[in-house]
Amino acid sequence: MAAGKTVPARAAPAKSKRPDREPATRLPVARVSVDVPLPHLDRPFDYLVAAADDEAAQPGVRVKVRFAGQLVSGFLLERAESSPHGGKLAFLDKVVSSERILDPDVARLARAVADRYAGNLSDVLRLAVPPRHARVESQATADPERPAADIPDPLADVPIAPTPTPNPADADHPPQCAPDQGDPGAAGVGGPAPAGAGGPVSGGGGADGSASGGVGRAGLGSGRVDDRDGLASGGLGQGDLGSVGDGGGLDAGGAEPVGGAGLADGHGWGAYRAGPAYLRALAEGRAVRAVWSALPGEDWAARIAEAAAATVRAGRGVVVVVPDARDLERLDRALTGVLGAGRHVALNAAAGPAERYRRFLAASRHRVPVVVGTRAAMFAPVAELGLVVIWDDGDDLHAEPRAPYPHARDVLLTRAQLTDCAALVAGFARTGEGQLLIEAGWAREIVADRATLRARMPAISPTGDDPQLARDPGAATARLPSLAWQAARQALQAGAPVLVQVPRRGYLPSVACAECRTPARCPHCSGPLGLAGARDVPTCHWCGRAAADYACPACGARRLRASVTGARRTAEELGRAFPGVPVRTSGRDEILDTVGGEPALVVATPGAEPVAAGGFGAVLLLDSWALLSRSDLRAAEETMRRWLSAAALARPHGRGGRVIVVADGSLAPVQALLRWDPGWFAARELAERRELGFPPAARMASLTGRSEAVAEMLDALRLPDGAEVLGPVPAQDDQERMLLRVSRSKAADLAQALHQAAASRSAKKATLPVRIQVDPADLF
DNA sequence: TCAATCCGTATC
DNA sequence: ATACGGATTGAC
Repeated sequence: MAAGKTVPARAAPAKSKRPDREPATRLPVARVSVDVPLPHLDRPFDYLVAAADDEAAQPGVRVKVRFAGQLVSGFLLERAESSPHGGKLAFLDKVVSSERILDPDVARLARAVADRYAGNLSDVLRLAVPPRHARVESQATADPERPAADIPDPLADVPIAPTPTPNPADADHPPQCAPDQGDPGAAGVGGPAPAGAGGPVSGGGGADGSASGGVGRAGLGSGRVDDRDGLASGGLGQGDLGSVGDGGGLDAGGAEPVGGAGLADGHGWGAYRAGPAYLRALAEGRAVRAVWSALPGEDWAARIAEAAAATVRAGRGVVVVVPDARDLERLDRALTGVLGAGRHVALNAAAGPAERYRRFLAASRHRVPVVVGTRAAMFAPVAELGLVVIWDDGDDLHAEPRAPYPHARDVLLTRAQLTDCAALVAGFARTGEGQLLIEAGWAREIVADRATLRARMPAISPTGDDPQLARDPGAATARLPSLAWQAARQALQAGAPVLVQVPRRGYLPSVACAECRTPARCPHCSGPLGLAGARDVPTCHWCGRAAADYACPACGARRLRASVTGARRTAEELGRAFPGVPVRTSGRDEILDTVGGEPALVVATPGAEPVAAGGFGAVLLLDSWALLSRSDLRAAEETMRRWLSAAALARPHGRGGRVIVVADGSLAPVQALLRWDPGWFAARELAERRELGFPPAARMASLTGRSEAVAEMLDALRLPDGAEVLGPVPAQDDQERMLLRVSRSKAADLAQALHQAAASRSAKKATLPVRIQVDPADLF
């Protein structure tokens, strides 16, 4: 009966829009990720492929489909013989372009990232694949790939450094302990929860093959490098590295020695224990993972370029992510130097949409083996990925501000995990996360020994216990601690530039006398006073001392008002202190990349410090207040990172380089700076966070929204055992913020529960938004 | 008994 | 969002 009705109903009226399309004979089903932001629709949907679309409808192409009556765009994830879907399948509306812009590995990565961050695949894909630019796409940039073999081996002539460090219990650490316990892990493709049967692109087994256009290697079909078990899974084993050594690397024979300083005498990677061995392992295409603490003065971009070149020589691809455009330019130059032109592309926001898409296409079409960029590049497709690198992983620019707020370090490590490739987490400082990778055995550290370090370090001293003021008769306005003043003067007299790191404007305003506007100065060190926190006790931004009974030295008034002392003001004052010396500033508005080697005062905010030709003669660190603003969990780590990054620009003390940090020498971060021991500091920091249950020792997530919405969300949330609920506390715009905390072993469970709760809310058409952030960038 | 309408739910 | 199915309602 019913059938009798439906059949004529379908056949009769002129409702059919398009004349009957025939499904493709082979693999007629297309599994599609549709671009809808609703969590309860975060799974692939199946469509029929019309015979006419058969050829174009390959995995990775953009498609348009009718979804709930609307025409929406999506990505074709895979082709299948049949669909588990009970009902009728609609046809793909059209294949937008035959460009396979979504790499199967990237699709897999995106799913894993979505799962980790309790987000939607479609949100991650929006971050991973830039908007299409049809004109660029049609311009066939037929730029043939050059062979990989013409890249010189920077290590060709280097004897392998002995690696005496004992090999701590090298028990096979399950890989998934590193980026995240319980994350996609060993099972490989599938991934938890809503990924659908067998993972979104699992069918593309053959897809691996597509990557090998010219850089393919035999016997690595599935991208695994398991031939040396201990290493692939256990990370960089010291003992193993030693043995890798001179045993005639694969193609090392054919490589030419690189010009200039040999590595054996403590230059380049040769300056680090395990450095040459790491590079050699990369050149052999092995999945070695390391956390690298760069030496002061290190030309980090050159080192990364060398690591990239070694990987490329093994016929494999590289992705490098740096915090900002300036770092990117530096790396870009270094890569051009090592690889030659046309072997890499730089992806950054600065380039317009067309240029950005052009470069992305170059990577996507495997025209280049190396992709570098700011965080958007973390998803860049490359053929046969062999190495991922992140520089300065503590920089908050690595945190993506769009949902689901993934962090570049975690994305890259997940990537290394999924494709079983090498990883390098690098910086002058070491984050708690980096330390955790080491302690968990997922990565090994690459550090220099103390002797090398001592030779490269500037002399570093604190002034916190030196309250004596500079009293230079010629510069009455100069108000620097005497040690800082002396160091600056000596450096200038010796003909060198001086770097002064000052607080970024707009963080904590300093204060001035409410009556006469005289800036309020610390009675001890003359640093700027600030009104941090709720208390009204003004506190010094430099030395941290509280000035409880402050009275204005000019007019005697006791009331203070907020004012802003930024880099410019400091620059003016310093200019007066050192007459005749040029003063330059580098900050948010105008950033200097480099300065010359002649005497000058360079006032810079953190992150904007230029590199000086020959290094700075002195570096003055005046922003120790950041330490004391207890607002953020990472305050100490961040301070350490800023100090090391600035201090790294000083000359070695053998050439007169000095660093003065205006802070109390007994504070742990100051101690770590004085000894240049980021590893010690990170271990201490991590231990403390373990004790307090802070990330990365535990996994946290935040829920932000109107209080009804947060309550509703919490109601729908089936938290894993042992989860803690903290808050809610008031947040901006009459919103509330609630924190959730679980052990690392429950991290994946928490993310899944959050996604599920969001799904049930969105299925019920809940309108009030709740922002879900796993590992929120800012805590407290 | 049928059509109009409402509501909930799936969206291929 | 929009479309559809099933339930509900109301008029014949």
